Amino acid sequence: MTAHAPHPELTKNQALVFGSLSNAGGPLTAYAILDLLRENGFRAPLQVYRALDKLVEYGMVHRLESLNAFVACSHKGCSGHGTAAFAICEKCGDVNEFTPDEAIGLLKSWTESRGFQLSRTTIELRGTCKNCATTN
Amino acid sequence: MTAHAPHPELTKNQALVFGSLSNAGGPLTAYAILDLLRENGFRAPLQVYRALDKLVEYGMVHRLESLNAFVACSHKGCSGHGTAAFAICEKCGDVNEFTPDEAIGLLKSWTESRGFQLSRTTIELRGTCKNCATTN
DNA sequence: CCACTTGTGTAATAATGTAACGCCAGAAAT
DNA sequence: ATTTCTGGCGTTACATTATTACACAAGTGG
Repeated sequence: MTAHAPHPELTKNQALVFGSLSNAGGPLTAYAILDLLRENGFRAPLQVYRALDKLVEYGMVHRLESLNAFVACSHKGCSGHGTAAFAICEKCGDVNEFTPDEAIGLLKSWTESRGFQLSRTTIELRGTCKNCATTN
Repeated sequence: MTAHAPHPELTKNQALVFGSLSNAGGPLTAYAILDLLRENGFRAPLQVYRALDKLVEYGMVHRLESLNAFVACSHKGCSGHGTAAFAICEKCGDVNEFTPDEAIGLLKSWTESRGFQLSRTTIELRGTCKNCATTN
């Protein structure tokens, strides 16, 4: 379950970045966030990346490796939880976060049996969501 | 098991790129491949990316999303197989490909139960391999 | 011959991510 | 209460990764 300690107060920049992501309701690239926050005084990518680093560390934001994008954790007021997986619709861009504990347990036992010390797990499923498949 | 049809003859560029990757015995970025192949007349990234696209399509090469890198499939003379997962050591860079059919089955049933049509699965485990953990 | 497809070569550019610098504010050390 | 340390911040410049656009060549099938 990897419960995190409740994360500290967010700094102004972290709060702005987290706000953008929460508000978007879907994944955003770092540069998309930057553009959204220019009116709030953001000038450079590093301001975004630094905030994202912390937010990911706190478990409030996930990075989607196959999109080079970031998404707010779908758990309201999330203060951390187990490894997440993501189903990503390639038609509409919708992202569905879930927690496949059983599958993760199997992966974890594979690593343990080989003495591999697991630090981070990425599971991303690409395809077409139900809505897009039927709406066609 | 998603058996592929035996892939067609490789073009010259595809063979060169696949050769680099096989020879490397580990992941390479597209630009690393480009540098290796300059002496063979490669001039531009697109030559590498185009070959990689095909090789990935044929199942002979995998893309590691969390590294923005590519690796030859570890199955000798691979002509395709089920979804692969990768254990990536962050100390030594070693990558271990495996096929966690059970875990993938669980993920697949999650998608099926939701009408999500799965097209591609990314599973990447980051951590420290046994050797690096003990050698310390 | 013509249309079509696939692979190719090249140049230019876009998109994503980092390094290096210095500044400032708050904690904490006695 | 100055010093020292830390974390966050702002800025510039740069590095890395990936794509768009255009033109050509060879093969295939009508």
